Amino acid sequence: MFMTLVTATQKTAVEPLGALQLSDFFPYRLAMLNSSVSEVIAQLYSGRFDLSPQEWRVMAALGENSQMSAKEIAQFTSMEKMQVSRAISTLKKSDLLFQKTDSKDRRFSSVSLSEQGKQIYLKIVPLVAARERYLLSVLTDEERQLFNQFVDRIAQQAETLKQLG
Amino acid sequence: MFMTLVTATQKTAVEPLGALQLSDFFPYRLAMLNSSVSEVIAQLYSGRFDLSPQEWRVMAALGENSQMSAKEIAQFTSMEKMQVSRAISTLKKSDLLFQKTDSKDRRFSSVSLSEQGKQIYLKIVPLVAARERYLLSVLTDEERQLFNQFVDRIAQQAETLKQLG
DNA sequence: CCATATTAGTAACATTTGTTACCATTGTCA
DNA sequence: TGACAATGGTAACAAATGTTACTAATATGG
Repeated sequence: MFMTLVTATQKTAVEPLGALQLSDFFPYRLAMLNSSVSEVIAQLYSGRFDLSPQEWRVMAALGENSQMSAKEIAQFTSMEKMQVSRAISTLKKSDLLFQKTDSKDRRFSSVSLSEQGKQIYLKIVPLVAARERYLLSVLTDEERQLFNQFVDRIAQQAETLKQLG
Repeated sequence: MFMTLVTATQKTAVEPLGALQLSDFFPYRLAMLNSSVSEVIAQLYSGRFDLSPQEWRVMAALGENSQMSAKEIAQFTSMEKMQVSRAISTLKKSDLLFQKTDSKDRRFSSVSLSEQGKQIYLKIVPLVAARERYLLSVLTDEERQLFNQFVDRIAQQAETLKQLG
C-alpha cells in the first residue's frame, strides 16, 4: 500500500499534467505545417530574387490585378497597411514596381508592376506552382477537394471566434 | 479587326498576368488559416494570463514532460534555442517556472513548472482544448481523421523539400 | 593529462515587425 | 463655404525576433 502510493506519486511526476499533447494539438500541427510550407515556398524567391514574403505577396497581388492602391493590396492580401507600404517602398527601390498618386483621389496611390517586375513575377509563378503541385501530389484529386473544403470550414469557424473575441 | 486587337490588348491589361490566383494558392490559404487559428487560440492565454505564444509553448512542453532542459524544450517544440531561452527568462520572472543547472552535466539546465505555473497551465488546457474542439466541430470524426492524415502527408512532402533545399 | 573541439545557454547587437502619430487629401454637414 | 471628421499613406518610435559571438562546461584524442 505504501509502495503503490509512492509509485503513484512518481507517476504523476513524470506523466503529463493535463490532457494536452502538443504533437496532437491541432493549432500546433497547423503552425508546424504552415512554417514548413512557407519555408519551402520562400526558398524559391528569397535567394534567387531577393524578395521577402511580404514583397512576394504584393507582387502576386499585382500579378493578378495589375493596378491597385496600397489599401486594395492590403485587403487583397490580408496584410497590414504598414507592411504593404514597406514592401512597396523596397520594391520601388528595386524598380520592380511603380507607384503614382491617383489623380481622381490624391490620397490613393496607384501601384503596378514594372516590366522587370512582371518578368520576375512570371519566372516565379511556375516555380511556386510546381512546388504547390508537388506538395499536394500526396493527395488524390478527390482528397485535395476534400482538404480544401475542410480548410474552408475550419477557417470559417475561426472567423466566427474572431468576431466574438 | 483593329477593334478585336484593341480589345485583346485591354484584356491582357486587366487579366491576371500569370496563372496564379492567390485565393486558391495552397500556401497562402494555409497561412491565412494558421494566422486565424493561432490568433483565436492566443486570445485564451494572452490577455488573461499575459503569455506570449512562445511562453505558452514552453509551458505546454513542461506540462507534458515536467522536467526538461532548454535544449529538449527547443527540440520538443520546434523553437529556436534563443526563443526558448527568452521565454524561460520571462517565465522565471513571473515565477511560473524554475530553472536549475543539471548536476550531472552542468551545461544543461533543468526546467520545470512552479506550482503557480502548473495551476495556470491547468487553467489554460481546458480552454484551448475546448476551442480546438469547436474549430474541428465542423468535421465529422472520419473527416477529422482524414484531415489529420492529409496534414501529415503534406508535412512529410514539405520536409523532403527542406532537405533538398 | 593537456590542448582542442563541442555543447548548452545567454548577452549583445542587427534586423524585422508592430504601434502611434502625423501629413495631405477628401468627405460631411451645419 | 468652412469647420471638423475620416481616409490613405508614411514616418518615427517601440517591441519583438533573428544573428553572432561569447562564457562555462564537458567531450575528444594525442
